[in-house]
Amino acid sequence: MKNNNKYQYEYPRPALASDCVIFGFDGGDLKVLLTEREKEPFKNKWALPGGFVFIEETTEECAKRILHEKTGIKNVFVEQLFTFSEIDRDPRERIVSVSYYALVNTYQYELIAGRDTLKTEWFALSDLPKLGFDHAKIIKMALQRIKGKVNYQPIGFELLNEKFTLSQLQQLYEAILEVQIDKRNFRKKILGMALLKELDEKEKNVAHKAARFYSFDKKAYKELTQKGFYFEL
Amino acid sequence: MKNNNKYQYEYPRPALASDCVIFGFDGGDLKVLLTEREKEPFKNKWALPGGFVFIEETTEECAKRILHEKTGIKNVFVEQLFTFSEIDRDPRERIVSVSYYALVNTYQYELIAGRDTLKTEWFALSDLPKLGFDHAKIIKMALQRIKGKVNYQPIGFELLNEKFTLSQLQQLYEAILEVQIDKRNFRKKILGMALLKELDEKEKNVAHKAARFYSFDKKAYKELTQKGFYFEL
DNA sequence: TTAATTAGTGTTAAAATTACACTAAGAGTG
DNA sequence: CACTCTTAGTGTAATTTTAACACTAATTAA
Repeated sequence: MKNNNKYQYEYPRPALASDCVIFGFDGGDLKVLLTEREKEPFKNKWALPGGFVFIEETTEECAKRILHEKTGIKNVFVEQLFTFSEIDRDPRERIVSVSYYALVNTYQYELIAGRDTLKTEWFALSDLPKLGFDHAKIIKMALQRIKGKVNYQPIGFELLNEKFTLSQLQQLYEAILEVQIDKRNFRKKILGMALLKELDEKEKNVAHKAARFYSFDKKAYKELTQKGFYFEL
Repeated sequence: MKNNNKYQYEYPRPALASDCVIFGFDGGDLKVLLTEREKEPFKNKWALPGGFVFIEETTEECAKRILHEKTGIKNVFVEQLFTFSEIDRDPRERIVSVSYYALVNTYQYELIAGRDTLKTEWFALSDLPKLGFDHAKIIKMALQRIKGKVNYQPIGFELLNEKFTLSQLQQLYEAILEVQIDKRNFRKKILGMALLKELDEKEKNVAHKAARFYSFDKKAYKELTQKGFYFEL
């Protein structure tokens, strides 16, 4: 490595990487996106999509790039989760990982097995394979994070289709929070926030009363937020 | 840098550093600990205590070490805040900083101006000097974080003396949250959680009714937490 | 002795949360 | 076509939580 900068510090540097915890929802379980590794270490083992940070990209840009390269998913809004820096977290050498998470709709993306990747698949959180590195720990923390966040931010809408029924939204909240929610109270609360647009459309071909579709009203949310409104479930 | 590991990746690496946002409380304002830099860049300017991560320490260990080396403060529990990785955040070269924050009692520590440091001082948040790097942004985020956290974790007790009065605790919450709180409702709520030990001791030499001292009951908190209790202000 | 200052204490009204059960609509079946 | 199955959709009352509010007690200083 070049060292011609008079300020540059002299110590050996940890390598820097980013890992992505991508949550998806398919109506039932909450899922997480994993890739089967093509190379050592942990060759043929499942792991989070992740890779090294280039010198001219931010860690967030890196996370998005890697996600795209390895799984085909792009244009997702990721948020920083945590930076993991335990000395031995990677068997090769010292690697510090800045992790990110995102919530997406499983149906909206076509998965590919990209660079250094044998397979890319959704796994239910209740049925994860054994993971390489400290990735089980990272997923655990990401899950904790969204469980907390869901209460005071309207996340979760990203995991559904543009149009969704209130029951689907409730199922999502139940999946994330791992609790049962009362249908009437839930609807009262959500509709009371005036963040949903009621659409004229209804479900079709369902063997029961068709549910009305709603969509998330981003504009209303923005306006309310500017007026000091706080989302709270 | 040595490169004899067959797995080691080939790209140039960002340097890795840690910065510390240390909040203190002296009964009035909420304060933050700053150091005046002895060296370029930002020589003679104020900045957060920070420095480079050694290859054999975690970023958290680094933060604690740097804090001790530069300010004399040690034995504080820091929590990770965020990792800043904008390309140009340091004028020297690409440096990624993992930032940490902590809450301490200003009276409990004697400040020194340690390595590469001309002065170490507490600054009221309402009266910060111009800061080097992106440190103003880091402080802003740290403040946001503790404002959120204070509502669901009994942090803040760290900023007071072991023994404190309920009025002092209230003032602290008012300083962090920047709101006025009703005295009776505050006392009702805090005492209702049974996390405070009522001591026999009272204030002395105050020109008004002497207030009772309380201390935080860590044991009770631990036990309650294990029973599923959630602190909530 | 008086003035100044902060500690300490309860009640009531309003708002938010919780618990709870029936009718409506659509598709499938015999 | 009537019956069954399934999920959508709806309101009320009891309970709990929150918010608003004012006086007496204790101590020092003047």
